[in-house]
Amino acid sequence: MYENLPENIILPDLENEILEFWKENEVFKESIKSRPSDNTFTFYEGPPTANGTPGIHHVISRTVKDMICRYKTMRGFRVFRKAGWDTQGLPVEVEVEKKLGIKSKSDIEHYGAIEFNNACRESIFTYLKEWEEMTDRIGYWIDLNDAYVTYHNEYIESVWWALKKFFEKGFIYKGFKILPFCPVCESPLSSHEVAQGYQDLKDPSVYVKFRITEGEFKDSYFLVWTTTPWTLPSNAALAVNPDFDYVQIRNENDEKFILAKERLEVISGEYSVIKEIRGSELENIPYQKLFDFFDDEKKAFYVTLGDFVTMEDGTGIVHIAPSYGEDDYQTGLKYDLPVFTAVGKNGLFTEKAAPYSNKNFKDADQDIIADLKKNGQLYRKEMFTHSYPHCWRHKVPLMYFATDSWFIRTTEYKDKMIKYNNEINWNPKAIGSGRFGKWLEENKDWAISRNRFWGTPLPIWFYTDENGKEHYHCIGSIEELKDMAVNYKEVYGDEPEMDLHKPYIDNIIIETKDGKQMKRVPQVIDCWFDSGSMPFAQFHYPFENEELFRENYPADFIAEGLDQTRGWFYSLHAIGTFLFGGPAYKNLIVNGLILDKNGKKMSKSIGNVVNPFEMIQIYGADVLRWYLIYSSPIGNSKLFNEDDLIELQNKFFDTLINTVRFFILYSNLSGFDHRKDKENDIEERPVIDKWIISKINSLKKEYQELMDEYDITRTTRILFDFTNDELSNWYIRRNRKRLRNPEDENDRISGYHTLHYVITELLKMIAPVSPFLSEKLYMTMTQSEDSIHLSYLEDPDLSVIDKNLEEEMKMAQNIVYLVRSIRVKNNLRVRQPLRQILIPVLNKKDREMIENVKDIILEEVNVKELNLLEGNSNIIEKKAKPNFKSIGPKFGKNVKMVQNLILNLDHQQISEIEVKGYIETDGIRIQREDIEIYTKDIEGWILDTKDNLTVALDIKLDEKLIEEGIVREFINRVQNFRRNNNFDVSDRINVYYNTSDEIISVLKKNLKYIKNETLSNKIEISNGHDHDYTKTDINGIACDIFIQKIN
RNA sequence: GGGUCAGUAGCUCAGAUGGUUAGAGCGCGUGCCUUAUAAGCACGAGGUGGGAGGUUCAAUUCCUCCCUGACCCA
Repeated sequence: MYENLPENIILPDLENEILEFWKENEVFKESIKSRPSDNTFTFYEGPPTANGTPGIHHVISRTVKDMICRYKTMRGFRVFRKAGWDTQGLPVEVEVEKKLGIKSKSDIEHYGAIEFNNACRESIFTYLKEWEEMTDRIGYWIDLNDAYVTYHNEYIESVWWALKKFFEKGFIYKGFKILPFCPVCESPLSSHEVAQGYQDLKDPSVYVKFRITEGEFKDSYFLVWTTTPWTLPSNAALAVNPDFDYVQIRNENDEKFILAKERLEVISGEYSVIKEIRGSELENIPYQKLFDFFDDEKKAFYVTLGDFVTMEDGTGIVHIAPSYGEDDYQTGLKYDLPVFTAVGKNGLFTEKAAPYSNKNFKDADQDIIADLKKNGQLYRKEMFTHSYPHCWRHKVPLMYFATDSWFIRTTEYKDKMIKYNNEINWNPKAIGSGRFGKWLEENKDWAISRNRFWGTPLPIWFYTDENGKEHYHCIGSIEELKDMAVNYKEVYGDEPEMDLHKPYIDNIIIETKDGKQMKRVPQVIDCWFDSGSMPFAQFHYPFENEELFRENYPADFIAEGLDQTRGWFYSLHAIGTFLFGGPAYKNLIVNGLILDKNGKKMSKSIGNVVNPFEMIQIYGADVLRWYLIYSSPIGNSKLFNEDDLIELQNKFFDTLINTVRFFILYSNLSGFDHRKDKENDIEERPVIDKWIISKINSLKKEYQELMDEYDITRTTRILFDFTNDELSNWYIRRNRKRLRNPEDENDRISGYHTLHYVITELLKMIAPVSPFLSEKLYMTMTQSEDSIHLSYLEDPDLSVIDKNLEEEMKMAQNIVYLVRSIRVKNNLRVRQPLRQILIPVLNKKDREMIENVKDIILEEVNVKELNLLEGNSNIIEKKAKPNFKSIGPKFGKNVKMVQNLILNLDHQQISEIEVKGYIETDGIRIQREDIEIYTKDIEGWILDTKDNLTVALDIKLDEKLIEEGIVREFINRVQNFRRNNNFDVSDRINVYYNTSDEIISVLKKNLKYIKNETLSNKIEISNGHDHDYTKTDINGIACDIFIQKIN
């Protein structure tokens, strides 16, 4: 006996039971152990930070990861699934700052670096429980007990090893560069961090007047455009493009301006041009400084030349503040300009710029503009919105700031990164070549240092020699640190567990062989370097686990969201390319963002955030997982719509459950047991069985091909379609009667074994995506407690795939649809049997195909006979359509004319083509392949056509057909009664009825058949009022029925 | 300003290596089928395939430009 499924399956409850089962039986562990250790599939987990709650976007990438890993396991691979946690860096510090109410870096120093780092360490796993719960609940199998943690000493040591490799090769250097700088972090950000944080910003756009103090243009004004008024107090020079023309003009107010000729459009009102000047001629012209904040330590406040000045917007004259822009900085170096710094690293104006001191740089814009206006130095002010980089954590606008920073010379091996990237199988493809590929081509050195606290300390020590030159040493292991430190014991004592973080590590002094004492540089490193080091650092390689690492490098597969393109995908690639000379991962799936159903980004402030726990509680993880993969291509943005979850549940999951339920119901009724009933040869089974067996193997083939290409959305779609269209709506519906009432033993065994085989194979393919329900159904089907996830997904059996048969069935289905369509249009209900179907066949192949599936068609549409009509029959009228693929290239411009010829071919001419293979008309030779032949009409028949298939239906009724129709109507009424009164399928009944004499006589003639179909003992006419009759009608004639269950 | 992707029915998505009748689901209307199904089937309403040019016998598909949106970058 197969265990009955519960009446009402509540998926979330079922899932919790399965979770229990997995836990008790350690199925996850077994799924690894049971696979050979020499057949590994390597997966890397991109580490999340558990100091925030998990969201729906985490569910999608975890589903993708789990799905592939489960699939590979079922294909026989051993898939290690080591979890990981990203525990350092700004994300952590920011959360702690919020909690402690800390607003700036100096607050942290005040609070105490030790205490602050301790707070960070404590906060890392604030939401660990939620993360573990989500991970567990959605069925994401990953070893959380053996997770790598980026702040652990072993991990840090491996990272140090990697850094030293870069250092030894000369690929780490200290530079002074203009970098995007977060005033709250007080730290520069790397390019991929900047990439995270673009936001729209409304900024002023001001035109400022700089008065010329000497020479020919004395008292004219340079008209200068800037979008960063806050840099004006730090102005040191102006710049023009030497190769463009500038003009001196006079406006309505008799003011004289100089600006680029091409930019005259910015002048409002009337003006006249006084003189044209080449940009290069303006060099060195001095002007009156706007503010008087800085002493003239060096020569400043004159015009410089620069190619970077464009004519696209502004006035063709830009102001130069060497502290706050790359071009400005370079100009400063070239002209030896003073570096004025009115705004400090904390984003606040210094005391030098007294009126604005302690104001935030952005906030001061308006004050500065007001002052300029007051002093008559403002020409015009506008506001405009542009996307501007913000700190990805603090959401504040970044400053570009000249900063001391450490870099990895990634540009040095950019070509290799590009080369190895081409070996990676990106899904979707376009990201690899486009977004990521283009990014690699424009690679910039990786700004790796952070002026922060909670991170892997940059293991570089230095001393300054007598000439003021700095010398560096990079530490690559704890052992080396112990060896070289002069004060290791003072700092760390004898305890084995030292804290490698700041500020302890800062106290370590190392000594070189020639006796120089060195101090550590103050910085920590970009946490993206941490996560990008996970392939080796998770194993503490190279200090341990050499073999484990070798076996698991590179990754066969990784998956994360689109936002990781320049984050983790890059850091893995940059580090892997350098250290190991090859790509760090071979295949990856990138999932798109999840937006709300209106295409808006989910955000707490709008309140459109979907809570994954809520969705799981209502619909279950299986439905959610399936939805996330199925509903749109994985790389696209996903518009999350709860209604679609309901639809999926109804259409796919309920269908699947009921398919199994059906199998159980009838197997148990007929005493079938797949283990006891001997399986017969597929050859001996009916056509429809062979067909579904062929179909499921074709499906397996396609499924495996798609999965091996990581095309996961399409795999879920073909599974969905098969389950609904082929299995449920065709195979099972077609076989309902047969399975209830098999012809003979062979028929019975064929049917049940076929269905059992198809369902279990289907479940195995569903299992990676929706692991819970498939588990439950699989156990039911196998009458065992063997987990589906430990089973093997074998190769398809190609020998049972019969494409001809599949095509035949397709043909049968098309014929059935056409017949149904004709019935509806002519108001002929399906219960009324009809005499015959007539199908014109124009070739031998169609004839054979239809013959093979004739019985299926007839039964499905309730027609007695199916006859084929030869193409040369004289009651057929044939027509032809042009085949453009053939005539297009052949006739070119004349194609329209040929089209008309073909459309006008008559029956005779078409027959001639069929016989001779061609026909000549109007001097044009039309060949067989130039036309498609179809039947336009059959004399005296009703017909319908779809594509090239024509079906005619004989709708004339004779007495016998009418009688049969009446019988079937009557049976239908009885069955309706049974169902409405919740009788059991196998309950025997007595039927009492009253109706017209005509119908009574018809029913009496067919009593045996009716009894058999309805499981009736007695069928009696009763004209009294002895029962509570149900009033119905048959073909418009009243028919009262009462049915009694026999106990 | 540049790059990538997308724009097909009210909504979510297919498909077409260029071939003349562009499909499905949801939703809507009508009818039907069924003791496995909250399912299914048929019919109907619903589309200038974002817009404008170009190449071609033929463009929704290829090319150019533009518009809109998302993401990425300067």
